[in-house]
Amino acid sequence: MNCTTLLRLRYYTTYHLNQRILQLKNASGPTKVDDALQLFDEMLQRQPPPSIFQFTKLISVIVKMKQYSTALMLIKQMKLMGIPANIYIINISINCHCRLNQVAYGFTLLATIFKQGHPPNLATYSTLIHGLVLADRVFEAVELFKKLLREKVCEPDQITFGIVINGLCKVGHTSKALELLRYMESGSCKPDVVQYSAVIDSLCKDRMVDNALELFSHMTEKGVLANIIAYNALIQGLCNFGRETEAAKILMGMEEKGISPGVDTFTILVDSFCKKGCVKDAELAVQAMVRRGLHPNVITYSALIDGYCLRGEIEEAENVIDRMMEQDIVPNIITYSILINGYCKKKQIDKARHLFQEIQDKGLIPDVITYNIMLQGLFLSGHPATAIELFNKMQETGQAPNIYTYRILLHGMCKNSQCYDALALFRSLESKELMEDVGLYSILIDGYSKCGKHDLAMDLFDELCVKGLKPNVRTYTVMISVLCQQGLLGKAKDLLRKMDENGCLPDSVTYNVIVQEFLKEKAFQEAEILLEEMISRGFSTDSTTFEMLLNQIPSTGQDSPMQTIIQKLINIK
DNA sequence: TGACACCTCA
Repeated sequence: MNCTTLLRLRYYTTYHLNQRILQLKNASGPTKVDDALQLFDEMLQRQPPPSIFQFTKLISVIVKMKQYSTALMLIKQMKLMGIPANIYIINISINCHCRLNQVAYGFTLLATIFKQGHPPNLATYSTLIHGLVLADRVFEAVELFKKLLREKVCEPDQITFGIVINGLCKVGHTSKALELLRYMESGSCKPDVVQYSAVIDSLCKDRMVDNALELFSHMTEKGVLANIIAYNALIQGLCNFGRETEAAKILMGMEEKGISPGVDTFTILVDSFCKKGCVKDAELAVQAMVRRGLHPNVITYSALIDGYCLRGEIEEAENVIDRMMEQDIVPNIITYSILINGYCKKKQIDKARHLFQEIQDKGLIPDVITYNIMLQGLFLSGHPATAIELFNKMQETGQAPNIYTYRILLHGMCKNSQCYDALALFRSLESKELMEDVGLYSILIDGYSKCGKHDLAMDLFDELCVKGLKPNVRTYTVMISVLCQQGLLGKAKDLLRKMDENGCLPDSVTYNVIVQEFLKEKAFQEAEILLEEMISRGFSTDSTTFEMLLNQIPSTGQDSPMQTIIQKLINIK
């Protein structure tokens, strides 16, 4: 064999190998990891061994599959075979350790490579910063980032900035993220649509949708073209605050700009309309997407089913399943869970149980949420014994109960006059997460107070405080109600003030509970103060409170403050 | 895409 032939052969095998790695990268299926491992073994045995580039590529594929321990093992094997690591391999290695919650080890590697004379590059630092973010150590991530800038270690790129911006958004420091975005604008590494979208999304989650809209137009003015991700974030943000009409306008606006909304964009709208109870509008959105040649998927239809169920229109929900079948869209466990939930809420427990069985016969495996839905349904329909049976069965089938399961269980038991059993079950729990769950405490306090055991309810409240747990709105509301039932209105009011001081704002339920009690006691002045306060905080009365107020008109006279309050309430409604 | 606990019982 002459030299040219040898080169050609080498070129051919390299090309062939690259093709196989590429195929693997785009493959999907259960054997993907095994195939990758097999290829790796094959590569190790080759003589001469393939280049480090190919090993790097293959290991990257494995990292993309989130098989971090495997990737690390392979890197170790390469080392044993005498294939020297390069900075790429080292960076991959650091990344894997970070993903496995071992940032500290990542930093150890950094020290090692320094010693070995491999200079770390920007990717090394970005990986470590990302590692800190993943470990919720965002503050340290920012510090490291600042250090890079300050000491001019290397020039951060969009990826580095993106990691830090995402980290800041993740911990709710959106304004800091925004600052960093401005900093980028002023420097040479300009932000692109990805960094803008992250901040837009974060602003939406902070309820600052208008600021998000502003940033969106600012981005456009800067000449950065919005993509579908930015639009979806904005549309989702608007929908979350009931601004579906604006969201729909944005959607149409994006089409005018030549960016086609996707199935998921429309699905955000469909879901939002459904949650609002406007299934008609949701159906219109479905029609609009179909007109554009987009096919609603299982998520879209599941949202619709939920919408119909929420309105109690079970038959319509069932029809959606048929519509899906006609289009060969296979309902999944979530779709069925939503429908089962619909049945349960309508107390059609037999239908729920039937469907629950039917899907299992089809081979679908109910998950925790499906079981939770069924449990709640059984309790609601007055079948506590069957519920307990199912609770045992779910554990036998390997579905571990979660915190929701226990809340449903304890609540169901209390409602079915099994308070003592509920407490006994609670006492038998061994997980810290469950023992320290204020939700479970609230349920038990509520349960005990409703069966007249006020002193036990109070004891439980003291217990959770002694444990150092923070009561939430519901806990406080339940306790306020307990105090009122014992005629301790003054103490109830003290607790209302105390929750405020503890940074737990009362909600409309809290106010309605306490106002009603004051009205019952004809303590109108107190009631007035609280009503003014609740109105100023943007809450309104429920129908019962409002009716009670109207009944006071004859006894309070024409120009009483109560009249003014009633007028205000009418204006709100 | 799906699940939980606070009010309204005359």
